[in-house]
Amino acid sequence: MSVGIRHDDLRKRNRAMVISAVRRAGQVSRTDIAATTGLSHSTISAISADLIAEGILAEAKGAEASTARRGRPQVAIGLNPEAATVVAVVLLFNLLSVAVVDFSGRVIAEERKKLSTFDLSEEELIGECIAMVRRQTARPAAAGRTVLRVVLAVQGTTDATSRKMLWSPITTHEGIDFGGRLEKAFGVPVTVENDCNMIAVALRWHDPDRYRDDFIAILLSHGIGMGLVLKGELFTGTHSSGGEFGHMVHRPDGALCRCGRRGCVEAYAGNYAIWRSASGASEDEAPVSDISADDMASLAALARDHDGPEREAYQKAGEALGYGLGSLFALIDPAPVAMVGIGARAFDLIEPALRSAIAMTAGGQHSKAISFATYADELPLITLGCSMRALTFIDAEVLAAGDPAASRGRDVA
Amino acid sequence: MSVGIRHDDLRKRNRAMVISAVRRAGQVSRTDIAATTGLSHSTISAISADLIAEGILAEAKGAEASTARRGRPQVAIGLNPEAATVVAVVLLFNLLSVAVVDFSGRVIAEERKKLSTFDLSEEELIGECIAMVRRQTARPAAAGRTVLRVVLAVQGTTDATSRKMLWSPITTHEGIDFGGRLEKAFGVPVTVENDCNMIAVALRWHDPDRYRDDFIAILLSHGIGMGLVLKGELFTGTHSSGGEFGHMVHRPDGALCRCGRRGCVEAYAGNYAIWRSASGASEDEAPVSDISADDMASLAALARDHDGPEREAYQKAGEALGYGLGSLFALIDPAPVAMVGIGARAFDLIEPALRSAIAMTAGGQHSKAISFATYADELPLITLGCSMRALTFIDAEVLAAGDPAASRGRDVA
DNA sequence: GCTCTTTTTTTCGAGCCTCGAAAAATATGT
DNA sequence: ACATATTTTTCGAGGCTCGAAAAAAAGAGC
Repeated sequence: MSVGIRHDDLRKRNRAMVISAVRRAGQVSRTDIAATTGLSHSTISAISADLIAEGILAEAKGAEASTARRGRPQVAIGLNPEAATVVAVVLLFNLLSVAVVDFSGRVIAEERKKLSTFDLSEEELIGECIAMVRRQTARPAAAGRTVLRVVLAVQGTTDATSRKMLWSPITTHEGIDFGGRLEKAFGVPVTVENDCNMIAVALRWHDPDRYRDDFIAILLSHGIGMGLVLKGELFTGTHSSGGEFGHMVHRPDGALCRCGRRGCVEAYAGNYAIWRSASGASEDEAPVSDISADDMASLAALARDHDGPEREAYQKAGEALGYGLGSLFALIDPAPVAMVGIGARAFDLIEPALRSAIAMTAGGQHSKAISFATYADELPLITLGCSMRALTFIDAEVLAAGDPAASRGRDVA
Repeated sequence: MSVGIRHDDLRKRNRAMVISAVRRAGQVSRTDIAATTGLSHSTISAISADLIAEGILAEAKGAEASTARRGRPQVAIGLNPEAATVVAVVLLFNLLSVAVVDFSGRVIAEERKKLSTFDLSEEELIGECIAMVRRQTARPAAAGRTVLRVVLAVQGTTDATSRKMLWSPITTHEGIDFGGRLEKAFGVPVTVENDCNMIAVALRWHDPDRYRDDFIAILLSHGIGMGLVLKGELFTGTHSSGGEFGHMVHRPDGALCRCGRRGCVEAYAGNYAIWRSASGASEDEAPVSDISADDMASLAALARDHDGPEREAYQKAGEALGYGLGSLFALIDPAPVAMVGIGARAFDLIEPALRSAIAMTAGGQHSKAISFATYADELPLITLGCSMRALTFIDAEVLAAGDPAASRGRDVA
């Protein structure tokens, strides 16, 4: 059962609330914080004085005299960028990316590199990650900073404790303990997250007006992934990493999916499925392992140019996505959808069939109210999501505790 | 954003925690409460003294000398049955039921009655509910008790604030404001809940070992409903009452559903669908409005007796449920399933096809781990769910506040 | 039957925390 | 300059939880 509230938890929670209010607003006055948190001015004053003394927050000296009003002017408080540093690692198919991020969320060092994930051994995959993190944290811009946390995003499923990558399409190896290995290498907490979940986290920070309490991020790529936020919280399974939207059943006993089963949404809407369908191959044909962005772009161009098998393939994809979303919206309330990744570049080809399919479902009752936005590039979003995940964790767990020892990270370089 | 914790919230929350610990355990000692809540003995002592003084809890005088151990014996604390009274109203197709329940959850007055819901006007439906509640709260057993809350369960969808019944298969009237009307009549808070959600709530209290943090209740009746508990909380939509499992899409453009669309799970697994299929009618044929329990029993008997269209109809139902659950389990982690209602009596006919269908899906990876239990009768569960919903609300909101005025209910008779 | 041991429950003072009111600080308007 | 307006800090009061110690209430041993 949920545990009682100890007296000392009180301060910790309220400190966390203040930090979170500042992170969300960027620059806020104490008065504003008091208003959003519902705490009294005196409490906010005391807490923010502590946080400033500890170097977590800082008063803005830049004093951009906002609206010249009467009375004592508000003093803007912001995050102290040097309070902590985190690292976002993104490991995708044939691509590794690392970003070192300061406490305010600014990227201070970054690298990305192509590699053949499928040909690398488990040790090599781990080694590449560790090496790139060391390389970037050692750069002058990041020198002297101590990293407090590392978040690694991967395609595929992770375990409930966010320590292992259970399965991923980028490699044949299973159950790689990235969390444990990276923690051992760096001496700071490391979590492994699903790429689509990080996209969802990122969207909230990227566009809080549109992506507030309930929304859906769908990654249209070689496979189909989903990140779901419900009631303001990332929706993940209790045991695994969460919603395998791509493997909901579109047509029982239908097209062959990469997962070996039949009729999954992905088996109609994944890049390989669109390619297979456009090339006139049988739905029983085994999926190809990869299709370049250029090839997909050419395919989309053909589909836009004339009515033919290419256009039909995109329509089938739209239909599968529409029925899938319809079934999803039978379970949850309709919400804004973000289409992310290469497939989103061809969303114009997908949308009509998607909309008419969703209109045929119970979930699509208000299908006109469901709005779609597209984001062609997933990597920046995944990186942003990892950074914010790491930072908000530090906000809540490390800095809110107010234990100076805990905020002393390690020099991971 | 979530609001800060005021100092006076502390006591309220911890009081709520103590009450909830006692409700769950039935009879517990202060030491046990301290252990489960994590609060200190002194705090528990102070809080329980208050609660006993306020007549919310009571020391068990019965003193069934548990295990004769050394040391001062534990004093068992339990709920004081007379601390509050609530009413559970269940309005189903052609059936109305009312139960008056004391603070410990015991039913002290009960009535159920057949009526033709489809033929009644909106006013008559509301009137029947009010009349039966008045009748039962006026009975000697419940006399003198003051009711603190009423919870009404209905089939169909409710609004986000649990005040209105938006749509229900039991009547043609839409948007009936049961919440408002009953509150006006009785002068105490009234909420309107979905029947399947109440079944889910009930199962947690009925068998906490099996139905703990994650499980699914599926109502197999004329239609198909679902109640879902994830991470210990009832899963409901932000706007409507929640998971319309029965209207997930099983076969795009498939059999005609009661909702007017095509291919829903319900259009294969609802009573009317099984009946239609068994009678050899076309999938395009409009669903009949009701089938008696006896007729369904005869149908099941025929199906058990020999291989024919009846048996095949149940197989189709199993297949639809299996693929539906497979898609659901793609989104959430596999969890125990409770099959409730008339359809559960024929689960032996449904299960084989259900299991082979679910095994074809991604969600069914560990299909052997998914266990099914059946409950032939839904009404007792719905009533229990309503009672517990009302009582736990009172625990958390009314009694935890410690405001004597708030705990003075109204005599609704 | 008396004392010792063990376990539960209560009591009591210390230490925090938040709050409201008042004071201090720091602007603008006139 | 002085009045006004607004933000921020200060300060004492009241409450809450905690740990330690005391009190209560049994069984165990002789």
